[in-house]
Amino acid sequence: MEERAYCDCDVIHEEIVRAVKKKVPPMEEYVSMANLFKMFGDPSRMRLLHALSMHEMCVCDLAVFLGVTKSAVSHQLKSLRLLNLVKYRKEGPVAFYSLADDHVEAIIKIGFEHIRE
Amino acid sequence: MEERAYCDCDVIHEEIVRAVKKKVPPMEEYVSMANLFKMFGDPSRMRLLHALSMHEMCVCDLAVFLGVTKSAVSHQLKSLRLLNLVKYRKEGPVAFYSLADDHVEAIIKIGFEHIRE
DNA sequence: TCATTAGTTGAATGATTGTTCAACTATTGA
DNA sequence: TCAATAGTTGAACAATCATTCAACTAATGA
Repeated sequence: MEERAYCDCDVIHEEIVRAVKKKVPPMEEYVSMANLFKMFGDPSRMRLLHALSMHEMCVCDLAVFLGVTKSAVSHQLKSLRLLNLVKYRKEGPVAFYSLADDHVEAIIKIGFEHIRE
Repeated sequence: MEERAYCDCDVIHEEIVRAVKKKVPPMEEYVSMANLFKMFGDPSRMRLLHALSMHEMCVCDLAVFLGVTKSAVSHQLKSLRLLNLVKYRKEGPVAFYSLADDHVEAIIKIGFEHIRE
C-alpha cells in the first residue's frame, strides 16, 4: 500500500516528511496563493500594478503607458479584478482603475527589496 | 512623432501618464521582480517553499512530499537556487535544502493573509 | 571493485498564458 | 439619431513553463 504517487524514490527521512505533512494546509490554499502571485509574475502586469499604486488610471492611459493594446490591458485588469486586486469607478464611458488590496503594495515593496539587496 | 508603440487608442490623461512614467524605475527591475514572484506562482513550488520554511529537506523527501519525481523537484530547486531563494548543504550523497532568503517567508505570510481575509 | 542510490541534466511534451485581432456594447455629444 | 470613442470579450497564436523520461555523475558500502 503505497502512499506516494508518481515518485521514483524512497522516503529517506520519514519522520520529517510526516511532521511537515501534518503541519501544512490543504492544497487549495496553495492554489489560491499561487493564483495571487501569478499576477506579480509578469513584468507588464507588475508595472501596471506599480503604476496604479501611484495614481488611478483609465484603460487607455494604461495601454499607452505599457505600450500594449487596450484589449491586452482590459484582459489583465479582468484577471486582477477577479482576484480583488484592483477596482474601478466609472465616469461616463471612462473606467478609472485603482488598487483594491493593501497586500499589493506590500508585495511590490518586498519585490523591490529583494532585487535591490 | 508618436511615442507609443502597438497602441490602438489615444492618451486621455496625458499629465497623469507623464507623471507616472517619470516616477517608475527601468523595465529591468520589473523583469527581476516578475522572475521572483513567478517562483510563487505555482502551487507545487509554493508548497515546496512552505515546507522548507518548516524544516530542511532532501530532494527525495520533497519528491515524496509533493508527489512528483526527483527530477521535477531538482529542476525546481535549480530555478530557486539561481534566484538565491534556497541553498543546500551536502551530507554524503544527500543534499539538504533550506530557505536562503528571509523574503520568502514574508511573501508566504502575505499570501496566507490574502487568501484568508 | 562494483552494485546501489541521491541528485542533476537535457530533450520532449502537454498545458498555460500574454498578446493581438476583430467584433461587440455602452456612453457621449453633435 | 448617429458617429465617435472607451471598454470588453472570445478566438487564435506564439511563447513560456512544469513535468516526465532517460541518461548521466557522484558518493556509499559491501
